[in-house]
Amino acid sequence: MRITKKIKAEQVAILEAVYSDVKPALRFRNPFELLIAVILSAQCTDVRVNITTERLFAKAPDAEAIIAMGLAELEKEIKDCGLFRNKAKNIMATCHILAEEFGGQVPEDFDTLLKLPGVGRKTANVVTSIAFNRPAIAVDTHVFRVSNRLKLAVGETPLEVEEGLMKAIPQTLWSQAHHWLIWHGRRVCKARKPLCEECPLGEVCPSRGRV
DNA sequence: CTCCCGATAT
DNA sequence: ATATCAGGAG
Repeated sequence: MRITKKIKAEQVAILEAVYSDVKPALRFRNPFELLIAVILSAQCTDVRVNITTERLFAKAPDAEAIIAMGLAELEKEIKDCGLFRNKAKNIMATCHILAEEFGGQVPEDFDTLLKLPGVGRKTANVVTSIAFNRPAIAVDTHVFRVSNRLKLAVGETPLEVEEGLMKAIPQTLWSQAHHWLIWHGRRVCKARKPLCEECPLGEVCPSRGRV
């Protein structure tokens, strides 16, 4: 199958129709909680992150409280999420920067977010898009895999896919499209055993049956 | 490129 | 038993 702009537009239309009601899987009450939840979500399921953050934020709901808790205690709190030494160190360093440079608040500027320890392009895009409601497409493992399989956006790096998606999708839909692709990736276009037979995008997917 | 890493799905 | 999970840093 040759992927034309018309087919990409059809893929976007189907995704929008099927996944119009999806919302973020990570639970959070403010930009700070979202930032910490996304840092924790690396190589970890959203279900496990939600269990962890509910306990963590009950004890330490902001940057000052996490600093007061100390690194050893923070490591215990987030251990179940994996990569816990790196994540704890990064979260602690980020909390210090937030407390000392931004009055405990999460900065809205994208490049400022990127400089925070443990915050890469994907996390910065999630915060930009979801917490601050500005157009951005965060490319995580699901978005990367689904975009490449559909050839909606092809690339060997998340940045290449992000740029391709921004061309293929109207800016007003960027933030939603991120969620469409994630949900599609989890429920249907799964990494291990994709459900091509029951995929609503089967007719417009060049990878159908050969993954 | 490698390392970090426990929990979960298959 | 192994692949994968809302990645990022060195």
